[in-house]
Amino acid sequence: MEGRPSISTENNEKSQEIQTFQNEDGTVSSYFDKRKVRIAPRSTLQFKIGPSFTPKVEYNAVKDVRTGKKVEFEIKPRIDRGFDFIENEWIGYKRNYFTVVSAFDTPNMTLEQFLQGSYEVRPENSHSRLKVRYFAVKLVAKCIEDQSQINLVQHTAKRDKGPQFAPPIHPLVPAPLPNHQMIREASNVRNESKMKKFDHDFFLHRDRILQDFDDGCIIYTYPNDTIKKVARYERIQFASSITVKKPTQQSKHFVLQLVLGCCIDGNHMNRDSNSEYYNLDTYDQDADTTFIPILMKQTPALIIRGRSPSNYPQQIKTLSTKEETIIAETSSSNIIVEPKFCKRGRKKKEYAEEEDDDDDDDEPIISERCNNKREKKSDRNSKPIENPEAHLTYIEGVKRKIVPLVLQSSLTARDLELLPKTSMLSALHNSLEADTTPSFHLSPLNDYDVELLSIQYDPFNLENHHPYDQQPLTEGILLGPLESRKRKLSNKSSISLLSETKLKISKKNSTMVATTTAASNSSASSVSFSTFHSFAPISREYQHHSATVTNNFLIKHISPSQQAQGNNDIPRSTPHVNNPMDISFCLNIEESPTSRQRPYSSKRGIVTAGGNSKPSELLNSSDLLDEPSFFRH
DNA sequence: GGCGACACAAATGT
DNA sequence: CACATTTGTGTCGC
Repeated sequence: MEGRPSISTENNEKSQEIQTFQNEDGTVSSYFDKRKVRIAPRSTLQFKIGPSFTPKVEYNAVKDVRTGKKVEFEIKPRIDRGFDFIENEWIGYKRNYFTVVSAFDTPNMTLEQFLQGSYEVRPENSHSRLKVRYFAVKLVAKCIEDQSQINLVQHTAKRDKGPQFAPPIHPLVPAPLPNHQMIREASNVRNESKMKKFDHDFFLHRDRILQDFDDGCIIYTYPNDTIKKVARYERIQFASSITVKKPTQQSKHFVLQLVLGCCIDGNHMNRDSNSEYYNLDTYDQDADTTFIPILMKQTPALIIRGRSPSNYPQQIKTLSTKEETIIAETSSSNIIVEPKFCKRGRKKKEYAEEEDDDDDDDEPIISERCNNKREKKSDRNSKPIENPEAHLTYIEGVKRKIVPLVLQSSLTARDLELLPKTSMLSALHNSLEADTTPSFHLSPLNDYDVELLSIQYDPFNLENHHPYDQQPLTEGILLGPLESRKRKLSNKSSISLLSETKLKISKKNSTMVATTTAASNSSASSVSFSTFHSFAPISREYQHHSATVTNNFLIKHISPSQQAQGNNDIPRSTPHVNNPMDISFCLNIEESPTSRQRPYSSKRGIVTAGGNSKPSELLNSSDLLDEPSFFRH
């Protein structure tokens, strides 16, 4: 307790591996180390808000033709899956999906005014002002060490059975960013009525707008009638070919960049490698359209863990007999010994249950073995169990979790998960004191002016030092003070459950207010602090419960330098604009902007492309496929 | 040691 | 409640 931002209440070993924080919308973000604990693939614990993005870096200005004034833009990106905050680092897994979502806004203009307007941009390398056809965002990744661009791949829900493609450029109109919860709920919807429920939050249907707009205003020059309000980059992975470690075995550092741009007719690529947005513009040959960057936000350094078994809970094969293989799994202090009946000698997975607070649950529970070969309970008990503590599978934990969730004075993340979603939202809230809000800040800066170097998490005002790699300054990285990273964040605070089961937090119109002091959009290593403040409004009928949650993040920002990367060997993606409702493909063209649409390769529907990339790196996208998979069913 | 491919399985969606 | 889907990850074999 004592006012910690963590809301876990459990004391058992598993729970200590999970740090849970509440999000502003009532959901929680539970960070855990996949080297230590395995959580079921579809667990809601796999959804979590990732690192905040840096303040925007501005590139080209856009002028409102009517007023002649520069238009202000803001982008609101958020990571909703795939990155855990572990011992002062943001950790992702090469094999796992991550999600980045973003909307953009024009703070000084209403949507109507925006749609009614027309806009011009004058790219750095151009002498004339060019008419903006539409605004759009794109997602790119870079390796900090060498500034190289990193290919990203997007899958459909079908994963290997479906196509792979580059995260497309998404044409967008200004809109609020749906909260984390809505992104969760919309992630795998196929049901039509459910789709409709989300439609308004994610799409603007130009053809359904009664209002009439002047000829030539921007709404008419968007490429499709169905225009996205939110870019949802779901099921994204780093290209499988990336190396996540340097030759020295130290981890590389990556950043994700969300770029707002405008698309104009013709090829206006800026090939000046000194351009501050070199490699951020994109020419789409098919549409003969160029994406001109307006502004960008990026994540702090990210660590990506590869496929090495060392990045997963250790397995130790201890015995193999003719009929069965005994495998001991050590996960933290738990040791599970189980026989193996699976074909091919495969080991059954064990999923951690976050907690077990029933006193009578001391009996260890081993999950069923392979599908049709469950052990009898008696057999199970006769197995040599090393750990007297209960070790529940996810499913069994749930089954046994018959806890009155309402009126409970405190609950855990697991409790929250067990609640119906709507209740879960309302379940939160709590008694976190002001000083319990998570606060993030960066380590003392150094002279590395290119990227946001590190983040330190100091929720308890403890001095956590940054465990950054201390090494090769060859890339010019100055690392923060290294120090003990042993300290673990406490997970002892609790959250109280509101007695009102019907309390609901509105899913819509979550507002975010970012206050930046000493913003730094300039070039070299400038630093700023900003407070990120968010509110999740409660739906009207329940506002009196004042369940609005507030999170404050103190962030020390370093503006990314816009110096060039000068790596010619990095493929530049040039997807063409997507049509949200048809099946045109966005192709990722490597240095040769020649080829366009590619058919699926013969194998398993994977799109292949020519050029200098390996098949797995060639990214194509279908807009249709970019939509929730339900559009395809 | 890494990667593509395939497999298993657990929670979610219908 | 049953079946289908989605996605973390175990594993084989190159």
